[in-house]
Amino acid sequence: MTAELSPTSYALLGLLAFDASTSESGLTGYELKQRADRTLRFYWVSPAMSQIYTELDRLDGRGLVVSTDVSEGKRPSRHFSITPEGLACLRAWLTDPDESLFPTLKHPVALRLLMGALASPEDVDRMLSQYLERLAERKAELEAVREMLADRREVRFPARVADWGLSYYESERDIVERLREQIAAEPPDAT
Amino acid sequence: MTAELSPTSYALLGLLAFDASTSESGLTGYELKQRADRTLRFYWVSPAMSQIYTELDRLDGRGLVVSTDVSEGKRPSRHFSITPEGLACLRAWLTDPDESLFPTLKHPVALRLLMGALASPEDVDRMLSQYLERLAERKAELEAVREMLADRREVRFPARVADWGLSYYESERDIVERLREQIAAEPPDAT
DNA sequence: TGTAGCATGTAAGCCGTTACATGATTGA
DNA sequence: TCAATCATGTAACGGCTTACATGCTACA
Repeated sequence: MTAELSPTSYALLGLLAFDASTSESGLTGYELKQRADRTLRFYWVSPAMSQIYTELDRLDGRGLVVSTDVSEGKRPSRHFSITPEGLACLRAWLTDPDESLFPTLKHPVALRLLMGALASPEDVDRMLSQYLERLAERKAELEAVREMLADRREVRFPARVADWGLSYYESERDIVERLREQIAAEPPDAT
Repeated sequence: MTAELSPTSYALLGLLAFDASTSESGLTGYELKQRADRTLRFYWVSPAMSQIYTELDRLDGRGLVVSTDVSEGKRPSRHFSITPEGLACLRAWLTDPDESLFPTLKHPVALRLLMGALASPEDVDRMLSQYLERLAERKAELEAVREMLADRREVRFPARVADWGLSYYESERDIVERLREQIAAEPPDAT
């Protein structure tokens, strides 16, 4: 039970836990990747396929998931389901106060803006406007996800987290728009 | 010049570029770590000492920085300065439109809230309030950094990025506070 | 006198990515 | 029939962390 898994492992375990509460079939590695791309990606990462399989093997080895081979008529595939031990392990992690770590932000735009004095005002402005475009794209993607979550009670937590993400994108947009105006208003560098 | 460095390398190069514009002495690996802890940490990462030395060796090998050994009377140390090639390389990276990538957010609190249905409402609330505390601490740290940046023109970009960070922390606080209220208002799970 | 801070590194190992490799099934 | 999608893996490698190892210097 004291498994010391990576957050990504727990994230996958969470997807399987959610699946278990709605169906009984289990998920393939491929399906897990798709779900991760839909939700996890916005708040964590979207692991590569190869990592998902590695992670699943690890979870399997610890008895936190079980895999059943399906090959009747169809092409062979492994369907994974969470075990009672896996669920217990996930719950323990969820409620462990020590695990509540601070978010890690890797913000290439902020990093580069930090050195804005080395670039021309035009380059800086282009960078920010490009970021705003991508931000809008990302937001549209998350909005589509949010709509799929409708108002079903089983998904009220995912829906809230999606709302969180949307608010974050809006705030980021407002901040960057203000920043652009400030930079445009400022007298150019005296070099 | 087409060096294919990691963003962390560029970040260190940026710190050295900034140092070069204000003094001439160069910085030790140790000093770079301190500066990274002060600023970079909020928007990128704070690399471990060992990584800083590794990164510096790499930059040195490519001629993007030069190191001078200082050992007169004092304990021996290596002082690093950015070279003209290093500065050109940094500028090229800064203005390269392809490099403008989207931020990566690893948000353990959002990740866990996604599975909030598996925990008790009390555990969820505790997690969020703990997050708010840490958020306030982090914000206070960044405020201290912001004050050090005063209104000097040489640091106007770092100051703006610090303001960005502060706005982000405020927005995050508002969102999480609203979230807590919503969860508290909601009827408990019917399990 | 001793401890905190300055200063530099090596080694092991994890997490995660990209590239590579394979092959079945569905549908246009 | 051919391309897209489903499906599963291995190998190599990069980035970053932790742990380990060393030793000087300022100052209380």
